[in-house]
Amino acid sequence: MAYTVGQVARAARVTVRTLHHYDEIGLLSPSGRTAAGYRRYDDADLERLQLIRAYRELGFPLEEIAEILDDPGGDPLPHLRRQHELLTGRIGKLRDMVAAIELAMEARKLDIQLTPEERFEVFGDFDPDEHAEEAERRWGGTEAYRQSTERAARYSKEDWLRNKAENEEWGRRITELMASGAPADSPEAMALAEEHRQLISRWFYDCSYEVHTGLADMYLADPRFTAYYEKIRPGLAAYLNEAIHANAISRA
Amino acid sequence: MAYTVGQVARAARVTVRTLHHYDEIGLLSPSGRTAAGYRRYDDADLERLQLIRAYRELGFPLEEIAEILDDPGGDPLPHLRRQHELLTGRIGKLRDMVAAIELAMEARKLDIQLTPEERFEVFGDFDPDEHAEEAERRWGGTEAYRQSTERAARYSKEDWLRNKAENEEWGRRITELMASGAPADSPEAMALAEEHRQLISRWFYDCSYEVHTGLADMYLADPRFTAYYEKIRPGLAAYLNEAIHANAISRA
DNA sequence: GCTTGACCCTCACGCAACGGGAGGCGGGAG
DNA sequence: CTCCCGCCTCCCGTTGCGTGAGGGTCAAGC
Repeated sequence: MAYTVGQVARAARVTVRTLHHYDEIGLLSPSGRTAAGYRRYDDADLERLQLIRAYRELGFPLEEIAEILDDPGGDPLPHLRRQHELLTGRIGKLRDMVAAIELAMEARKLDIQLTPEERFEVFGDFDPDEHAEEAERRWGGTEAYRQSTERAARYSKEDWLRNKAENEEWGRRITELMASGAPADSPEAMALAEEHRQLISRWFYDCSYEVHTGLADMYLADPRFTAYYEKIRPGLAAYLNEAIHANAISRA
Repeated sequence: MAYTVGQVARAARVTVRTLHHYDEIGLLSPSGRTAAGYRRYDDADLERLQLIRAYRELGFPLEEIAEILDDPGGDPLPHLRRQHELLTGRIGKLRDMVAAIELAMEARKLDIQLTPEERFEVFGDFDPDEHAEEAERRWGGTEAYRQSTERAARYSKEDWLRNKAENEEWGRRITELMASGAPADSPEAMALAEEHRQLISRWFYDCSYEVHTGLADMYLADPRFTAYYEKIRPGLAAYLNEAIHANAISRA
């Protein structure tokens, strides 16, 4: 069977202009033309259009759809995966926004001033994009990084807020301990180091003692991380570093 | 507090260009400029930007956002509430899309594994470790995959054969029905579509109506899958697709 | 005081994925 | 033979920015 543009358009619930467009870019060219130049679509064309609309509804750009469809017997899996990542990424962003909105509502009720960071993030005070890029460069392709992003994508705003709360609670306790003058290799400090390790394991990735000490060294080596801990309390980065090492040695 | 474009851009995770654009169209003009012409944003600007980004993420066109924000001139709380609702709704939609993609990936896996009869028979003798490794490499990381393998790991060869038998029984019945001339939106066809959904849910992963229609579309979209059904009976893929849609609509 | 390098500025063109109109043939029903 | 609807090909418009080009500004370090 052969169909005109208008018939195809009505059947597939798209406009004629859309079909013209698909023809122009070579995504879907009618199998033939009449003597007068009218486009003639056949059943195979209709089938292809079905595919196109299905992929489009999943959010694929036309160019990528063309790649998928024109690679006969080719594997659409990489494309599907890529799209999957894009979508989960977007979901993550939306969740951050929901959290930010909730925070804004809360602040409104309590008449609290929000810092710009609070306004746009639930997290601490580093730029998450910068952080993601940094993380990618440092740990990209590592198992821990994969785990971390995978889990992060699944967390709800409540999860994030709970995470933040746990983090802050831990921060308060180690600050107190340090202020009390307890040495970094005291049992109490080591216990808090251990808690820190488990916090990471629970929220982000399996954190072995070895990985943990590596992380501890980075807290001293990387000014950005150092600043994070130093801002909580001067000397905390070094204190935590020592406590983590002591803890790791004692468990070995 | 006053901020430069760059600072605002980093905080809100947008590009400087975007802020320039918002300024150009009058959606968000900085509250002031320095002597040198640098844009200066204050806290009120940031608040407005937060609302803008949230509405944008929801798919509102910028012009409409301007109308919404400039109209009441009052309390942002209703905005926040509204956005919260819309955002969570949008997250749901995106999750459906992700589910559909996971299904598409799953469909390929099932197609590859289950279509050839011998492979099905051999499945029980397969080295499970080797198989798991291979599958992990190809499909790792999706929820549907996780569920599917989790259940599959517990299935015995008898289970697989029973699955196969159920599948074939269902296939016989829908072939008969289709041969009888019953329309795809008849109660009988819808009942078989529903059975199909429950078959999937029982054997592989939770299959909601949304996910089911997504799967149905992939039956038409993916040639390999289409071939599977077309081999049972020509036209069955389209028939089943329609029946699944009809069934999903009637249950909504 | 001078040089860097990281910002900032304003044009201004480019992009996807079509929408919509102008101006002009084709074709089948009456 | 006429009508009007449907088809054709340009071709410009839209949205929400990306991405330079080309050039000023500002704080830091020498």
